[in-house]
Amino acid sequence: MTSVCTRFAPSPTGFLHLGSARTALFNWAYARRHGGRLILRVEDTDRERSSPASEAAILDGLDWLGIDWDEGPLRQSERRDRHEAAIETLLAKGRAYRCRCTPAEIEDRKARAIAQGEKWTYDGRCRDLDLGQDCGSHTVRLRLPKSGHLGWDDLVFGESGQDAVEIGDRIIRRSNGNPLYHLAVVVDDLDMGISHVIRGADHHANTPFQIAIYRALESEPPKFAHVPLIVGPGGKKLSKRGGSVSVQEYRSQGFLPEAVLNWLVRIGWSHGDQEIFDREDIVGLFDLAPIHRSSAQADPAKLDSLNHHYIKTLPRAELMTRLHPFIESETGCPVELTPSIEELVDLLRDRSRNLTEMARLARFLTVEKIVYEEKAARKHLRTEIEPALRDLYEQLSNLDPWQADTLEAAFETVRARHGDLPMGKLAQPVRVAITGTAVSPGIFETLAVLGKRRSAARIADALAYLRRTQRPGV
RNA sequence: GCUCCCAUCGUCUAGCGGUCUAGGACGUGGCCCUCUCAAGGCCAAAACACGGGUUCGAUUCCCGUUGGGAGCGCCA
Repeated sequence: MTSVCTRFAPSPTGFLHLGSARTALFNWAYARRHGGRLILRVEDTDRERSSPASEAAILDGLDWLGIDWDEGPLRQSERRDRHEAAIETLLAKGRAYRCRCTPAEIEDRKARAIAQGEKWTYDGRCRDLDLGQDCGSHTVRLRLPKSGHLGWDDLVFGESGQDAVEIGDRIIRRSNGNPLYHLAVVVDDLDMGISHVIRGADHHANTPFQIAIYRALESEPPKFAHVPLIVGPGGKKLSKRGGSVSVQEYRSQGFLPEAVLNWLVRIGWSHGDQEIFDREDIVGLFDLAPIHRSSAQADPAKLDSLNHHYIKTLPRAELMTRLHPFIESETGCPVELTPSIEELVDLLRDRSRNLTEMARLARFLTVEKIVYEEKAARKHLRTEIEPALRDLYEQLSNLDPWQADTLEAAFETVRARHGDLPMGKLAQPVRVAITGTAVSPGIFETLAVLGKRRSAARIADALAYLRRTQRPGV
């Protein structure tokens, strides 16, 4: 068994796309699983569309996901010499030839062939002309055998391939001297000793031509594994319309990399009934054979659920680190993480599907001044509750120690003294008084976390509010 | 249009000829718990695209049909 070497080869023409991220993940997982190497190669030969900023964004996305590589980033643009040398070799050996046909001419002949109901591949007009480099503006075409099959055993799709005649002599060097993508990838993969090419299924149909290049170069092709594309809702192409398409967007929305990774690995791949895969699970269990051959939809609801799972299980210190920026953004100023915030965060884990939501629920603790939600105040801060609330205020003012069980006892006392007031009738007004909303963790825990001084002050504020608004009960 | 690929609940999937009254997860609905919201527990609805074969027996194998996807560049 030769050693495994995979590569992830994105074009730096945007952010890290969800589909690319999964391809990167599969390459990473396969390499790690087999103790192999992962090479990061940036395919930046399209100068028009490529940008350093985009390359940085892709690296940043991989980094966030925890997908690390062993070599690179290598840039395809810096390997131009190697590509040119390969073409010269091919030319010298007669495995490629110069072609003077212009795009217009080709277009013309192609249209004519199709009009006659024929299939078009390059008709070989220049194939045997033996044109030299002084033949004027020309491209270089790969000379394909007249017969024979260009096949391979795909690790996902199984036996695949096409007859050479179906493909025809295709261009490997443009008239401006630039090597074409197919030539460049093959040369790069060869030079870098790639053993397994794991890439999107959109390349499945390109592979026969690349196999032809390997053969012309008298080299053994690597193993290929084409992984089906991720599609959006309705099976349509993934687009911004159907949700987020870049991993950075998920990060800024408060998703954890663990969740995104778990989500991606389960799209088109499975291991029995297992749903939760942490990094170690992936490295220990990943395999190419179970990958499906059909494209799959990415379900945002599943990501929510996974994210919730990881929010519930992440070690506290780790969670705090991830949450911190979200808290500061929600609060609107720098916030120092205190023990009470940490305590609250533990109470919030069951209640938050993402970090944005969690920070919002923690807001009442991190800000000095709360504002009542209109609807909550209207429903729960009514004049009728004033006597009980005042009584509670007095009870709490003298409460010591200030903790959940003593708070509960105080509530019970007040309840009993006001006509066996249902707990909800007392708890909800207090909840609005201290959080401004009708939703929070258990009221005793919430008060405990907020502390005696701030809780009392907020209840006093609510009493003042009650007197001000004079909102009668129903 | 041509070539190739794919097809199990709404979604992701398990299944590799009998164990399938087709399993799990997410989502959805209901009930329980309950100071709110969650979490948790229990229950429910929900799929083998269609038609032919092969076989004693097909979700599983073969062929069509339909539906989806990819490729058909001097893009990557």
